[in-house]
Amino acid sequence: MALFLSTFVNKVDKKGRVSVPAQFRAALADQSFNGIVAIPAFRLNAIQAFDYESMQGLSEGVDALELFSEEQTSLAAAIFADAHQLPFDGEGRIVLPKELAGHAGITNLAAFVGQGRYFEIWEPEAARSHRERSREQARRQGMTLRLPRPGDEGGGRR
Amino acid sequence: MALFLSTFVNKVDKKGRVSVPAQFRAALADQSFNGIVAIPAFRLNAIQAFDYESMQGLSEGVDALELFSEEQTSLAAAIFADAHQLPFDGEGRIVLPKELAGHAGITNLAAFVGQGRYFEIWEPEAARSHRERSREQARRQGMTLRLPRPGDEGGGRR
DNA sequence: TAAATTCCCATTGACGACCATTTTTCCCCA
DNA sequence: TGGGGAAAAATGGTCGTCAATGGGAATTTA
Repeated sequence: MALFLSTFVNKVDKKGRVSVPAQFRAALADQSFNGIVAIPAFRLNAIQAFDYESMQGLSEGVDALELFSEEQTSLAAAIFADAHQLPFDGEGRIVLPKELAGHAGITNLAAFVGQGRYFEIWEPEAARSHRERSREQARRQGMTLRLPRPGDEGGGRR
Repeated sequence: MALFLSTFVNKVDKKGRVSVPAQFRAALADQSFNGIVAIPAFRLNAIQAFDYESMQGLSEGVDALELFSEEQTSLAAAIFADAHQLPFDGEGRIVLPKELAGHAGITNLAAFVGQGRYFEIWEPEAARSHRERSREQARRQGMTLRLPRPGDEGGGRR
C-alpha cells in the first residue's frame, strides 16, 4: 500500500506544471490510473491528493438509490464535483488547474507534504506555518502516538 | 467501474447541442448504448445523467421495494416517465431536450458536474451556488473526509 | 414543402506527447 | 573522506493532436 512521507518543494512553470516527487510517484506505481486525484481541502488552503483506487473506494459508499434519499450526499457531492484527475506526463509532472492552485494560493512553488495514505500540496510558506501550528497544538494537548502491535487491527488514531 | 469527477462547462449551440466532456465519454465507453440516460432531478434544478447499464440497475432497485407501495409507484413513475435516452453524435455531443434544459434553466452554457457513479448537468451559475451551499453544510455538520482503508466497506463521512 | 433533426466536414485553440538541458543525488574509487 | 563521474530527477520548451465548436448538407417528419 502506498505511503507518502516527508515534504518536497518543486517549481511550478508558467504552464502550471509541477513535478510530483519521485518518491511519491513510486508509491503510486502499479495503479490503474497513471496520475493522482486532487481536491481542494475543506478547511485548509491546501490540495489533498489521492490515488485513483482510494477515490473509487469513496464512491462505493454512495449507491444509486441513495440519490433519492433525503439527507447525505452533500459532502460526497462536493468532493466529486471539485475533484480533478491529474495524469502524469512523460516526466512525472502534473498540471495544477487554476481553481486548485488558487484555493491553495500556489504561484511559483508547490510543497508536497506526505500524510501517510495521501498527501497534500501547499504554498510552501503556508505549509510551514501550518506545520508550526499543528505541532504546537499537539504539544498543548499532550497527544501521543500509539503504535499498533503486529496482529492488531487498524492504525493508531485519526 | 467508471468514475465521474470534476466539473466542466461547455457551450450549448443554437441547435441545442452540447459536447459531453471527453473525460466523461471515456468513462462511458464500452457500453451497449452509445450515449447517456438523463432525467430531471427531483429536488434540484438539475439533470441527472447515467449510463444505460446503471439505469437498468436502478430499475432492479425499484423492483426490490415493496410492490405497489406508495413509494415504489411514485418513484418509478417519476424516474422512468421523464427519462430521456440521449445518443452521442459523431463528435460526442448530445441534444438537450427542451423539457430538461428548461427544468435546469440551461440556455447558453451547461455545467457537467461529476458525482462519482453518475453526473449532473446544471446551469453554471446555479451549479456554483449549489456547490457553495453543499460545502458550507458539510462544514457545519463537521463532516470529515475519511478514506476507506483497503478491505473496508464504504466510507466517505461520519 | 417547410421545419426540424441527424450526419458530415472544417476550424481553432488548448493540451498532451516528446525532446533537450540543467540540476541534484548517489556511488565508486582515489 | 572527499572528489569525480554516472544516473536519475527536475525543469524548460516545441510541436502535433484531439476536443470543442460552428456551419452546412442530407434526411426525416409533420
